[in-house]
Amino acid sequence: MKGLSKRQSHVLNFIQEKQDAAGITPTIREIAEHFGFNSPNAAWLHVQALRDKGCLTSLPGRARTLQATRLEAPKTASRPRVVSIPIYGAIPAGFPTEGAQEEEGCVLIDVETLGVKPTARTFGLKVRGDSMVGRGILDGDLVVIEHGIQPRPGDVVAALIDGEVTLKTYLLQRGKPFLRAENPRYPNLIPKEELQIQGVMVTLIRKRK
Amino acid sequence: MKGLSKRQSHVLNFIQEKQDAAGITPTIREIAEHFGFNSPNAAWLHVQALRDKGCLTSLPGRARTLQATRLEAPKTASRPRVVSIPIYGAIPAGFPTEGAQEEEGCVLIDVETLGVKPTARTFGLKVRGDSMVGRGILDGDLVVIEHGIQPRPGDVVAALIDGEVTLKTYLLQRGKPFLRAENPRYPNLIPKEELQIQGVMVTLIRKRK
DNA sequence: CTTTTATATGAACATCTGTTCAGTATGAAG
DNA sequence: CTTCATACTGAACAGATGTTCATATAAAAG
Repeated sequence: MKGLSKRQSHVLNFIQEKQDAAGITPTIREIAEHFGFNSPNAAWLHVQALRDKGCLTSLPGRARTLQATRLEAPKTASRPRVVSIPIYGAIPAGFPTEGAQEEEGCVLIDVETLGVKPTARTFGLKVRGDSMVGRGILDGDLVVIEHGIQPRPGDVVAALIDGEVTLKTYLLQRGKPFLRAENPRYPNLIPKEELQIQGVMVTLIRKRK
Repeated sequence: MKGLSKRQSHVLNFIQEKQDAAGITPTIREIAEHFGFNSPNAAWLHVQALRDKGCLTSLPGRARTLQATRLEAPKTASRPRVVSIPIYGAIPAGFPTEGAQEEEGCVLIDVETLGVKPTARTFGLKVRGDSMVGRGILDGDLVVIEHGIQPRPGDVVAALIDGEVTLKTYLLQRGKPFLRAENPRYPNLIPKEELQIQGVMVTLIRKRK
């Protein structure tokens, strides 16, 4: 897919657009018309170049059989490559509140993106508030919290402080655990003996609004 | 979709199968050949009947433009809840460079988190650079780019500018498309005629480092 | 300078393809 | 029996479509 000239990539893009939009591949002349060519041959040469470079396939002599070459192919999973994670209600990334957790459905996540072997206590949480914008965690994001692993300094953790859940950055200062909100408008929290790490954020998932 | 004779429903089924499998609709003669007709007219009559009954659409006189009219029957049972998205090499979120795209594996994503029906051109990209930190997109994040949808102002898009790929915020100013990098250290790009939206970010996935 | 490459024009050909016309056969409905 | 709808054959036309040939221009490479 390398060495495409500007025109060639534009032509390839146009073909793929049409294919995706209407499910109908354009003809050589439709390509020529779209780019303002006065000869179908101009479009044909580009198509031929794309075929030579392996970007396009077509049945010779047949109408509308251009197809952008698809890079395959998911390696068939021997193990279950996807796990179902339950989603609990929103937790505030700002000030901690009572964590009355109700299940709100579940999401399927690739274990590869999860990074860890999921346990029964892996769960997803909807983020509310903007206390973690400094770590690129926005309001509405879904974070996956894994319980069984040890937090490393710099990890984002869901911590239970005085019986309340909050999402912060985990740090160590002189060997003492230390939670920091990544937003100057929120106060830092330095828990003492009551600190209880509920889990470490292993994955973040954001949907288009 | 009532009053279809057995032959007609078979023909409609064949067309839909071909359309789904290869993305290429059969011609009248290919339909005739498949059913063993010795005349293309036999197939044409069935196609015409299906058109009259509203089951098919086509551009008159154009080759391979048959399209089965989609009636929304979301058979939740048979629909796959997870799709495999190919991951291409890193694209810079900072300055645009040549997009030499090599596949780097694939990831399974829940169609629910994807939010849109994935097409063949849905792909994942590893983000490099920090030009989008203002939108909570960090270096190393995986963004899923969907091609077939129209970008809304405020969307993050992968745009092809002068043949080069870059990740920016899509805006409109006086009706003109406008790309903005969410980092003051990077310049704004105001493309003119060369603007080519390659896709819209529909999902973001971040793994624990 | 010459050669090569990318790009485009213009004409032409062979075939593919949708479409139409005319005719045959079967079975159900009236 | 007649009528009508469904199903198919066979031939043919007109336009759509992939493809090729010859030619031209501009830019890059050597």
